[in-house]
Amino acid sequence: MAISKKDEFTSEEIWLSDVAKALSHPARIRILKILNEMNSCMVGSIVDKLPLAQATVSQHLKELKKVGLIEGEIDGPKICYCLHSKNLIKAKSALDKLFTKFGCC
Amino acid sequence: MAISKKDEFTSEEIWLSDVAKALSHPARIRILKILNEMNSCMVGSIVDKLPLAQATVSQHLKELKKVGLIEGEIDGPKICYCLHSKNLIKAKSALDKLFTKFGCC
DNA sequence: TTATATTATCGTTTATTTACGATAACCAAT
DNA sequence: ATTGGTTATCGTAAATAAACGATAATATAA
Repeated sequence: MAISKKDEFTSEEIWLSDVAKALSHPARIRILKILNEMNSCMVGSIVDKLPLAQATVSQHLKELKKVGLIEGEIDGPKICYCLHSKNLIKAKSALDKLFTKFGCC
Repeated sequence: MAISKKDEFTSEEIWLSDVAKALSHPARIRILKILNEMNSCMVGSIVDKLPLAQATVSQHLKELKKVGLIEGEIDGPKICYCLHSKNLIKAKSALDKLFTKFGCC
């Protein structure tokens, strides 16, 4: 993309855009919903519920984890992914704050 | 990206992910803030406030317009961009609805 | 109608994203 | 130690995104 100009913006703007990027694929939105609805949250179950290969799902999970919207803890040979409540609240607040700036919302 | 699997998801999920994608660059978040603060909203003024070339800003505006977060109306030789309140409300609601699903928010 | 100002689009380059198969790494049993 | 189940990573291909200069398109003013 040529040279990125991202560092010309505030860290708040960058963080918010990173959160938005994490939400910018329907599979990742679906994954968040799945994690919310399931008690069991191992990767295999998520893969079964998505029309994507295991490697692809793993990549999506990695991106959600990167911005902190989910976390994974080791559970024997499996890995249990869950929503990261604290960061979800933080993200929601930041989005609220942005939209509230706009008179309309 | 190989063949896209986006159409395997609901239209709600796709729309939400499109809105998120529109917000997934700090320049576009900044543009929304600028449009909210300025009464005059011609492209030139926006370009002056960003560390990006005119062509690049025009591209970002196009993407924001594509998902309906802003709209542009012709004003003589200029074009006046403004926030699209109705769609911003819709976007905020959809995001709220998503986060509210999660017990934490 | 010719110039001036404003914005969009074109063409191009580089980077990132999406998607997958194949393989590696990991852990718990046997 | 070896096997079996689980997940991450590697390598790769194709698509999209980001950025810009140059140019086209548009509309007003002269």
